[in-house]
Amino acid sequence: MPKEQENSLQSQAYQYIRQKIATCEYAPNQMLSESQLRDELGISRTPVREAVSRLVQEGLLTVFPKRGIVVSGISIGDVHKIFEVRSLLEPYTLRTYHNNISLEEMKEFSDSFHNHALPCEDTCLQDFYQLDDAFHALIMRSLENDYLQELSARIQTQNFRLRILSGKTIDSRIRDTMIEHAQIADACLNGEWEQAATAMEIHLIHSRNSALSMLLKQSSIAGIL
Amino acid sequence: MPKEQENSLQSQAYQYIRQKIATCEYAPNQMLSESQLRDELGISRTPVREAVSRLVQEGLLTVFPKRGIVVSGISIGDVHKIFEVRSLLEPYTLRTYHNNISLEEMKEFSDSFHNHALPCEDTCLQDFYQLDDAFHALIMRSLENDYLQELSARIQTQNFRLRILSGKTIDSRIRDTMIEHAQIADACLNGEWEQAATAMEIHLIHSRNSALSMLLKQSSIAGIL
DNA sequence: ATAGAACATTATGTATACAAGTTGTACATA
DNA sequence: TATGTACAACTTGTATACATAATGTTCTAT
Repeated sequence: MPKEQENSLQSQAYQYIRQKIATCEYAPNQMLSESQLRDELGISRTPVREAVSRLVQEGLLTVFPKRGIVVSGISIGDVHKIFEVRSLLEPYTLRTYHNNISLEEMKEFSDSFHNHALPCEDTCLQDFYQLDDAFHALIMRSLENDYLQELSARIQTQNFRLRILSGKTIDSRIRDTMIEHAQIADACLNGEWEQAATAMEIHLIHSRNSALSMLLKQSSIAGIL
Repeated sequence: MPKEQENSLQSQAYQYIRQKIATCEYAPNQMLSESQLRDELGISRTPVREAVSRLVQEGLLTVFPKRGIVVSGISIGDVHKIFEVRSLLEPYTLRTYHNNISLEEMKEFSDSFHNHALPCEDTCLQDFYQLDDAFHALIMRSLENDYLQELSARIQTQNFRLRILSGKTIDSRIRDTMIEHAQIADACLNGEWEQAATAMEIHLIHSRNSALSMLLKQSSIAGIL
């Protein structure tokens, strides 16, 4: 029987670089080079190049021949694209694949959204982000179509980067997110899937607007983006 | 100013192999090897490996370490996945991006659908396929979102392969396709975009069912798929 | 001081050498 | 004959050497 191993150096390099990009440790528009990555990972150029090639295809890197490698930026237009895809996929998933969603897990999320206190400081803020991601991931995990699943994974990475670039979320948006998530989760628990999908659509519009305004404020401070 | 060249050996190899897969000259489940591709292309392993890596990511190839490379198959489940994505993207594109669609070109397609005679033999059948592809491509080209555009491109390749594997389309389905295309095109020309989108949804269901039955018949003849 | 050419540096693109695992075959052995 | 073992012939994974192009620097000439 065939087995596809994924502990190769190429795969390790891919995971490593991808993580650095996702967390913006490799910042948008930052220049990289194969030799730098090679030294950092302690391996040869070949697996590094293969990892870079994969990330280029995912849109996270761009290679300029003989010039270098640059981490893809996230612009206002990208925010629209990211949320357009989310708005297409996430309500669709609720409407079409809700039978695959674990109601037990959904119940736990519902409780968290109802009971969660306002985040205090950095640690709590990270908890909030993680809760947010896990909630949407729970829903998207029910998607059975590989093509859409893969697209969703790409978007989740971009969304992760976007949040880091946007800066600290304001408390009011956190509170609203909790409320909107609770509405979605409760609709799911009641089997009101169409209602859940509609609530998701509204939630994503609000999230997008919040991200846009935060990114605009951030970029006006930083000068350019 | 940065320029991304795409005339590299790696890119040529990618185009070449991808074409061979799309036309099923490299048949589904066929085994390949780097050395074979290297000889066939007359280049070294490195650009071949990079091309293969890209195609693995696109789902057209699978590499089994130390064992070889296999061309991805298309199963009944894949047909459902392909048409699920099409059913999600194409009506959405009509509803959302119709302002980007060239009505002049749409008019030409409409005329073709109304006037096109039934295909006679192989050459005419190829014309029909090309017309079909071009029509859907015209619509999908209006999509502005890179993520969705790329997904659509992947799906178009799979659809191309699927048609080859399915065997010769029966005349009645060709006639129906012409009619359904004409309805979509005319609705577009009348600015009835919601109607066009609905007609597209129906058309895709019919196309999927036709593809499924043809593939079933084909696979029952061929034994396995 | 400034402009331009030669050059050193560094980048990726490509080719090749070597490492390591898988598979099938031939052969020895019971 | 059947079976297991050693080995030869593949495969891809990884490292490295070389080719080529872009860039910044330095030195020279005006």
